[in-house]
Amino acid sequence: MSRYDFRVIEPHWRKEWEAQDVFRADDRSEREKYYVLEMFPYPSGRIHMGHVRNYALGDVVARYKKARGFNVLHPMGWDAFGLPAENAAIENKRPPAEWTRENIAAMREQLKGLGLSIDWGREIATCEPDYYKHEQKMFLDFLKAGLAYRKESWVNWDPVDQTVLANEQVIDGKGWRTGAPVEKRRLAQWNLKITQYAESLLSAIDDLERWPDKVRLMQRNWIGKSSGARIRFALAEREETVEVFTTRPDTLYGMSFLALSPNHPVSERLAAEDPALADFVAECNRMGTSEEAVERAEKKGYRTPLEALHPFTGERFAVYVANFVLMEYGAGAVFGCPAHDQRDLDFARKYDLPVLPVVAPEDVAADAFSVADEAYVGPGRLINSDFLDGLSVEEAKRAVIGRLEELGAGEGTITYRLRDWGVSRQRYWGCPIPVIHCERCGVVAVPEDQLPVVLPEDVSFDKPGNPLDHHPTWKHVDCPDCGAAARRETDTFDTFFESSWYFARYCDPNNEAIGFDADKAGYWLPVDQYIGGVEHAVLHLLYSRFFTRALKDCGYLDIEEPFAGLFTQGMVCHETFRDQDGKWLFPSEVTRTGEGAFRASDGAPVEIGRSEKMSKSRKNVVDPVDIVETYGADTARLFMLSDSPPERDLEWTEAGVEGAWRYVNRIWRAIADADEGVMASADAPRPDSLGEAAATLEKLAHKTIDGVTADLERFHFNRAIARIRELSNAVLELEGDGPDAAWVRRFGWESVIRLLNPMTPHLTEELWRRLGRETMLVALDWPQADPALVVDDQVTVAIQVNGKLRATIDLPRDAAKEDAEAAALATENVRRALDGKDPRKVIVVPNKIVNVVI
RNA sequence: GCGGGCGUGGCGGAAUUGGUAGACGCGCUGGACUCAAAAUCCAGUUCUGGCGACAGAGUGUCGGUUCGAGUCCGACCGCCCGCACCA
Repeated sequence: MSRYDFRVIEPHWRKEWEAQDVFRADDRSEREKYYVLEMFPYPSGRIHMGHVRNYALGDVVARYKKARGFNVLHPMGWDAFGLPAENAAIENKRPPAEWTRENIAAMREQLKGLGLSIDWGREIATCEPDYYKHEQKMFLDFLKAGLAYRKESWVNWDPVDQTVLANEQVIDGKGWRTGAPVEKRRLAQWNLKITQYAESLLSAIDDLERWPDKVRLMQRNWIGKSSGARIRFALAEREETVEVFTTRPDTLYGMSFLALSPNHPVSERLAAEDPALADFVAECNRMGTSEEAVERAEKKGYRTPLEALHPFTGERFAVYVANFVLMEYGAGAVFGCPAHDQRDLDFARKYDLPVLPVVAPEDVAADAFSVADEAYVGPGRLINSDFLDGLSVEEAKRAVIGRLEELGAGEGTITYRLRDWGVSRQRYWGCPIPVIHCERCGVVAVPEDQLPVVLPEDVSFDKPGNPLDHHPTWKHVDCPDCGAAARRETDTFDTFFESSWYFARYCDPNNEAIGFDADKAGYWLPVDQYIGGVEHAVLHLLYSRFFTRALKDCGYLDIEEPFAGLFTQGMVCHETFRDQDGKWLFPSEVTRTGEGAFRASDGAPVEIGRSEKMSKSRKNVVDPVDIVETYGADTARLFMLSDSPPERDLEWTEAGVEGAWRYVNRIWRAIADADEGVMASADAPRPDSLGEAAATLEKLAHKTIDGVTADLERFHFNRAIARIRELSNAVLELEGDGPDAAWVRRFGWESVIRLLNPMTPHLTEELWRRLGRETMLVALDWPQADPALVVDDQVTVAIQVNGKLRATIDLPRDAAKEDAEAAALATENVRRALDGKDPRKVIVVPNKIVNVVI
């Protein structure tokens, strides 16, 4: 009894594929193009199970599409800039570039060991000047187009990574990588004008039909469109106005105060002359932005000497600086209408401000309506509101906006939650921002003929902070305009900058002159199927959509959406283990028996915790390299794809891998060890007639081809594998060694092999060869089901009495309703239930069911 | 608080448009082979009752629509995810 010897077979076929360059994507082809892309990895040095899942999924798509005749582009590269390299440099005294390049080499080998159908000729690494020089050019073009600008503003500061974070990189008030509470700092930063595309990014979501609804919704919410009004309030005894944004202009007569953000220019100016206010502002800026901090924080205000005038009545209202007003949203100031906004109500109660209801529910009399502890936010009719009285909320909004516009005191407007993308990072291991600061000329773009601005590799991490700042020579340059001594920008780009256009670089990866040729990008883009984790829903996936639009406006591209199809895979999880002291244990340190789990080294009992996403901190990780060495790549791939639907979390279990391994060997033995004569020869023609069992199996094979094809199209890989297993079980159960059995046995196995090829490419390639086939499977077209053999001419029909199953009968396909009814009424169980009476009604669903209603 | 998703055997999960619930696999039980074990093979495995044929119950809970509901509708319970002082 032989075993699938993956140690020999898998490297052999990888070498064959490489020798024949079968995965090279052709920039010019008669065939229709298909671009499959998985999110590229950060080169940490070792692949993890999440990578294996991601790339196994993508590889199934790529191999399947190739077999379907598409000209497939399936590239791989490295998202190579980022902080882990700097941290490693500090810990191990290794230059980040060296560390990163070694990691890339190691991970490339590990990935290659999975047998992925990658066109390695297109490999890219974002940390190399031949990659990032093009994005420096793009940045200069953005600058010219007004899509990039420098601005001093309050930013999110990660105290651990010592850098600024974009809004999207702050999760629950904490840094997305470090988990450290984010602080506020005021810094001059480069920003990209993503807000210019807010409407386009929002409305185009409707057309992203092959994206998960969940991601589309997350992006919609993130962009956060709201319509309302801008209102300018004049200040009493001042030649000045304060602008606010509101979604409820209808409640303007219910106003009782005006509140400014602590960072509002007016607040800052007042604070400059009022130490108490300055203290209040400072306190607000210290406040955390995490959920708990926000929840706990009391609504606090500081009464200023200013008074705001109501635009319609001229009435005077107190102006506060309030800790709950965000400078970043709307106009950085609000008018408070306590009766119809809970937060305003809390504030008004605290500072004893008037609460005047101006909207009453339809069924409540205007004079009987009041607001106590709960603001009324429902629909209704306007009251206490002069010319608005009696109008509905929507009518009143329109009326107020109309009046504001007449008076020149405001207008209807739309506001987005989305903020511009701050791309400056105070870190070394990133793409240098190609600008120079000159005392005399200000900010000067590096002339294009001086690109790339190369990141120096001879840097020291001895001092804290950014090594580019400490480098002896790098930052000192002459101003390109006036020639005076000047200083390079030492901030680098956010690493999401690199990943915002890498999918385009793959279309033309070796172009030295430009980032990519427009024709080549025009041919390959958009990506037909993109695959990755959902964690990038509003990060990378939003930035890339923006970048594509910006590149289009700068003449690089002719499309707006980079990813036509998106699939978000689930996480790879594993049980967690802890010893008696509560310390985490690796799965490899634990032995499981029927009784429970024990530490392998000393047999001490181990507590089994719930299954969670594999993470180093909980040690619930299984190294894919170990799995590949023990079971081979195909077994690992098969298990990844077998049980769980790809969009759901997958529970990695040793038993599951064993199951996949058993299956691999079962088909291995059935084919590689098949006795002489049991299997027809490769060129044996189909016998003119097949016995009943052989004919049934032949049909099952065609049905399986049909079903698996449909499953692969819909990402139902687990179902596809279940179908293939059903077919292989049926082939194994086929008895007899006559010519028809021998022929159909071969046909069955060949079908299994061809359908399984995208999942287990090495195994099937070898078995195909052993079945006497000369052409490599990778070069073979996808099998076709014969439509005539997909349908049965006998069908099993369920017989129900009052909706309950009582029998099943076999009938010819598409039998007449009368015949089906007669056959049903003739069955023993139906006759017994009827007891001589006539049924009230009989429902016949052709080929499916007969329901006898008594 | 707002928005979204999901609840099916001991477990992962199947189940076009409402039409035989539990495919496929894991685990478990029994058996064969073996001195023994592993591997492999065979049989069984939703629950309850019965030797059995069979009968009853069953897709989170309660109710509804329907000849027929895992699937549709309403209310509730539980879990998961996203956003969150957004004016």
